Amino acid sequence: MPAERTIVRRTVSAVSAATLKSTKKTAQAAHIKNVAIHEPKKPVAVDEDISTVHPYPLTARERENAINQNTGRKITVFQFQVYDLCAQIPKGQISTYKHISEALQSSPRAVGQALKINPYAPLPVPCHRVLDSKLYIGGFSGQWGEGEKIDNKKAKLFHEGVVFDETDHVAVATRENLIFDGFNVPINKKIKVTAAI
DNA sequence: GTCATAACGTTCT
DNA sequence: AGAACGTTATGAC
Repeated sequence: MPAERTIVRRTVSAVSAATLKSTKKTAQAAHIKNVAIHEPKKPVAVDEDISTVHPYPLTARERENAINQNTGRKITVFQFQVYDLCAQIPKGQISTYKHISEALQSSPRAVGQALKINPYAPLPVPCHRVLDSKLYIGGFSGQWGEGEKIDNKKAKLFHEGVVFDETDHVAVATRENLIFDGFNVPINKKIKVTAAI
């Protein structure tokens, strides 16, 4: 039977301010750079709040005029599709930009773009549970790789039992059954018209 | 393993 | 029409 999982408490590394400026290149480059320069830092205060629940419109009528409070713009149909799927990821599990994009027959960049401005974080749309395809910590709230925002993301996940290694990837030994794969995608969102020429 | 580059879908200007 | 993204795949070291 599954023994009690032992999770070693580890501190969340502080931001290296000097490296923040250098993360404005491609995501991949930033990813590699941050892995390479990682070193233990003193702990910083982090926001571990995973209990704030925002009102979430469910009907088409409510969604028609929904405004994203982060951007002041209307929330698009696609963005709601992404948020609907993200909201299905249970506490203690994670998903990836790629998984979500495949479920929606979209692209990982489009998913990332929608999650970046997620107005329903951390609940009911726990975008901190979405990582990149290598299970690297990835980005949060516009930052990528390192920073206070990333520390918050890591802290939330840690609080939910997700363990990262020293390179900010999900610890390999803990990956089994970690990735949520039960997305419920409404039929009308899966339809893709292929032109019969 | 690192690094550059192209391709992806969506959104904003 | 062009640029920007919380991405990913591929190919060349």
